[in-house]
Amino acid sequence: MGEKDNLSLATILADRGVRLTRQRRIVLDLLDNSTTHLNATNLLALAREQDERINRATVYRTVNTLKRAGLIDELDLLHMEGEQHYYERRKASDHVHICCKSCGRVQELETELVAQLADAIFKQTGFLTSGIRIEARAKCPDCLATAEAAASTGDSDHE
Amino acid sequence: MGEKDNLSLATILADRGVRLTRQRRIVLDLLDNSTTHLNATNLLALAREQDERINRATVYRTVNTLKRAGLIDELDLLHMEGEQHYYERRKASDHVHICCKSCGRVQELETELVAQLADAIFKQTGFLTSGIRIEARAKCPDCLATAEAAASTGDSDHE
DNA sequence: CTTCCTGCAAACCTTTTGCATGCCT
DNA sequence: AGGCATGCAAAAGGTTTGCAGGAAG
Repeated sequence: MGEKDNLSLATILADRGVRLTRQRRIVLDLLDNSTTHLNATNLLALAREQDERINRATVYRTVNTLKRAGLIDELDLLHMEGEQHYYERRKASDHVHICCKSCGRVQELETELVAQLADAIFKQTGFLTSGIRIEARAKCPDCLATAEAAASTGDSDHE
Repeated sequence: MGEKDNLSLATILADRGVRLTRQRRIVLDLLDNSTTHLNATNLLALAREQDERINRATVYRTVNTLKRAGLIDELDLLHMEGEQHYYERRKASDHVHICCKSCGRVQELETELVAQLADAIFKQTGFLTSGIRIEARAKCPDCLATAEAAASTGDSDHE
């Protein structure tokens, strides 16, 4: 497991006999190379920088293909910026998404606790897990510092 | 922490000086007493059994009030049945939601791993967590048994 | 009596779909 | 050449909002 992590989505799809169009290649590349989590709107905007003509429907259709193929996962990052869904390449193991409720920054964390969780789920409920989505609402170090500074000047730290 | 778990939502809101209308009481009671996870559609339908006149907008507005007050949490149960959001009373500690991808059954699990996760997040990233949403895609024991039976008769177990 | 909530309807936002055309293999 | 993907526009699904009237404190 995980030996294909460095293959591009395009390569993987080609191997599976999926037709690769100009539009799909653009979206796949974006998902391969993005460092942030992209939603459909972002994807469309970025894709249009490369091809003015590309349509919203194509972005959604491509993303759905990838979801069904198990190559990307869908997140909502706790709806901190609206109702859109975010997409990321599926990695070898599930990880935690930590969202700063003050500045919106999203940090990822890999920890063996996730695997332990899957084990505990099976042992305690009999449910066999095939994927876990974990999203934490949090305050990032920077925003914590800011809040502390504000507190020491008498301001209250409202959620 | 947790000493108010047995107070009704209505009581808590009243304590906070929130106006309690007939409509709100109905929605609050439903959220207090439901054993399953309710979405806006369910809530509206159930509320209408008690008061034919109650409107969708009122349900949404009540739910939003509760969300902002931190009294309920919003889930999407991995979008296994559409894009609606589900609501549940916030409990003393976060727990895991396990969704059977075959039959749709949702099981909850409390485990100290969740608190460990929050600790690990803080120690390893400096993000201070105030709530974690965990949703696992899984197969429940019944559906596992069914799949096994099917497999032994030659059927394949397709995701 | 005032404030805030409600119902209604329309708007809004995100995602999906039907259809005619165009492109990949 | 054939089949599948695309663009377009319209529809669908879910949630929010403006406004006039009504109920709660």
